[in-house]
Amino acid sequence: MPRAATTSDAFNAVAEPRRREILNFLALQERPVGDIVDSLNLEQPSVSKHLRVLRQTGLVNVRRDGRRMLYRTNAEAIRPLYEWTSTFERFWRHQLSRIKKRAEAKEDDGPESDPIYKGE
Amino acid sequence: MPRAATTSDAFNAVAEPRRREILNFLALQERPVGDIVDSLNLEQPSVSKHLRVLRQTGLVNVRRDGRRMLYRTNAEAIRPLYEWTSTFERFWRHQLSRIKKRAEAKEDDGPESDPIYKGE
DNA sequence: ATAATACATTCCCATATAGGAATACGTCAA
DNA sequence: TTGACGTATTCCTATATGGGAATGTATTAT
Repeated sequence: MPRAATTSDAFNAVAEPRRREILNFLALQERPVGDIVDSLNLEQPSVSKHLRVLRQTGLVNVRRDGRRMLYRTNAEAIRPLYEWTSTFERFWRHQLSRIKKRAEAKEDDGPESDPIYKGE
Repeated sequence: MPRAATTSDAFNAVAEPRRREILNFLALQERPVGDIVDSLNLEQPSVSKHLRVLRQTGLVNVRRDGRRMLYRTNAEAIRPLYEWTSTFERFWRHQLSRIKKRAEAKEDDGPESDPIYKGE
């Protein structure tokens, strides 16, 4: 089974950085596609394709205005993400003190070099 | 360009539902791989592969205990996700009142049927 | 040593991109 | 009507899966 479709849910949809930028941009007020193209320096077809994914996952709303399409972020659809991540809030508060001790001693960079096995 | 690697960042890593379940399971206390296999009803190789992605993105920490590997969620790595979603919190609070009016009237289901063009 | 246990990795494959280029569609202006 | 404008879609392609099956590796037990 391949990776789930980007349209399967908000989690998959926002995994793409450009789509997050678009959502940021459209949060304050509705905007036509052309504004997104100009502001984010993306090709128009690319923006339209991202918007399609965002539409299908309910992350944006659209409205026609003459020949323009006005998009706007639907914050409500981001809520599930917020709520899932919130459940971990208490953990990072707890871990901070413990982790810092080791971090200051080891001064490691990056998450993991992935050396589980010693063998080559 | 294909989709970004699941290991490119936390956003991509948690897009997979099973990985979120694993993170939930490992949040309270460290657990050996076998426990995850049993609890989530997944194949062992599958779990190991998901854990690899989670390790590479820093979402879990590992520690060897004899022949077992003890994994635990590193909540700190989930923080960027929490913070990004938090920036939308004020928007859904605002939108709630406005949206509800329409929702109660239209009683629409699903996000979008995607009928932008009328032509066939 | 040898076997058993607990994990990790590799191989194979169907599927879903994301970007680039080209093109189709819907609406308004002249 | 015809043309221009603003968007959306299609076609093409390289790439990254995620699951299943088989196998490799590290560690402890006998």
